Amino acid sequence: MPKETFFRLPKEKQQRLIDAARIEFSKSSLQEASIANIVKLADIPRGSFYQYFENKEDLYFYYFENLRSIRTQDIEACIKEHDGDFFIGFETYFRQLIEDVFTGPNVDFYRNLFLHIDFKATNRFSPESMADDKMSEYHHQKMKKHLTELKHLIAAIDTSSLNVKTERELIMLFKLMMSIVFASINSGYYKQKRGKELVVKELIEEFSTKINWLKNGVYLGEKGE
Amino acid sequence: MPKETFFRLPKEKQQRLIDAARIEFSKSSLQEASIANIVKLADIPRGSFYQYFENKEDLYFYYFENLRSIRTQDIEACIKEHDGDFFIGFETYFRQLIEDVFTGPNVDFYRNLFLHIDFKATNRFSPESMADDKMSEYHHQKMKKHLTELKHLIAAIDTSSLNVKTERELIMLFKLMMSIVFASINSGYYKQKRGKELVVKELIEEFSTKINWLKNGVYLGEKGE
DNA sequence: ATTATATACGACAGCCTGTCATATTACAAG
DNA sequence: CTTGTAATATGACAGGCTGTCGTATATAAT
Repeated sequence: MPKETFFRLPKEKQQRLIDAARIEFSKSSLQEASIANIVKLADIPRGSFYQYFENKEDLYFYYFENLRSIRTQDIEACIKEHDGDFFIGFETYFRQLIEDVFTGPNVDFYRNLFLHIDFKATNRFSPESMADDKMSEYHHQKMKKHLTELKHLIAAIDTSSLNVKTERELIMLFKLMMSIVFASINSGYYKQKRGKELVVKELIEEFSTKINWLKNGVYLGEKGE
Repeated sequence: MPKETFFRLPKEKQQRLIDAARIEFSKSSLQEASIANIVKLADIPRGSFYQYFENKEDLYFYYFENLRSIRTQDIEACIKEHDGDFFIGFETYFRQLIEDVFTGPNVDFYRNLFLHIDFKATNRFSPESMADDKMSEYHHQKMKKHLTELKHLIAAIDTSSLNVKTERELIMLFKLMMSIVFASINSGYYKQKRGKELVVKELIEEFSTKINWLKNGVYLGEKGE
């Protein structure tokens, strides 16, 4: 999280930093990017950077959360839009997400994000637990917020026609779905590039196939419990 | 891939490097680890390191592939063991994998691996495609080998009772399964630690639940096509 | 013995991070 | 308007790390 000082800065200076972040993190992954480059791009002295942010990651996730294309609330909205239908809701969400990720104004940023993000960071999207010891107070708060949002989302799901017995299972199902979403996006970056639209179309089809498996089962024949 | 020189080295010296890799990569993630540390541990001059390996990653993946706990062949064996049953085969595989990862001699290495590996590197387990331009000849070969192994594995699956129409869909299903495996392992690192055995037990149960969803569908009631 | 080839070695250029002492500005209180 | 305090700005710097390169040494072949 940016420090107080950053938010007290004139908007124009803040924007310079955000622009620099976009440029640098579109060109390089979080790992490859350097503060040296960012301060050069934003034309601020190196010392100042550390007055605004803890480190590279701090700026990165601030930038990322400002785009906020992966929001629990968005998923929740999609599910509510379809009367609590978990699967239809998620397909709707996936369609808009994939569109943004592959054809929106931040394609390059997303490319680096999804190719290089590690599993641990995945928890910034769907929090696993609060068990991590070395977590800053800020992160602790963030996690708490995420968990609240998650509970909220969970509550919006109509479970009457789902084979899900407990809330714990429902959360498992949600996380399973999220991992399918991430894997699906990722596979998009490896498709032969005949044009973004085709890739998007193919991804949506494949996602549907997967969701259908999950909905109705991969086994043929009668459903037995 | 290590350079020729490395393989011509006396076994003892090779071992020193492998040991150093284990120590360093158990203490730090690939990202945090440093060659400086490794050469200090192995007691070889820095210059020599570059005579044996391209870089840090080179040693890392050499070490990793020497453990080889995640092998297409292992999965194939498990599936064959159960007469081509994809799901039973995978559950068997998962059980032995999770055991190795959480209680085997390389727990710390695996911890860093699974928490910090990025999605792109995931392709070293289940290759996505050959489309990556900036791929070395070596990697190209590796990918080809992986793909061959994958085809082989795919052929061992009995699809007669699966709702899978094409080979392409079968590969999709396999990859879906792999992403569930990774996500499952990962979630293990966030569980309250009441002891490894309990975590392993819980993970296996959760994996079963997920597989059951995938087998029979999350939707209740009659199965419709 | 001589020469070519493979290996060993550590100094070094170049890059990066996070900090710190110092300079500058903003602002409140007298 | 002046003075003191807190906030902000700034770039030099210590300490690390990577990959390379010139030189030294060993090995083998003739």
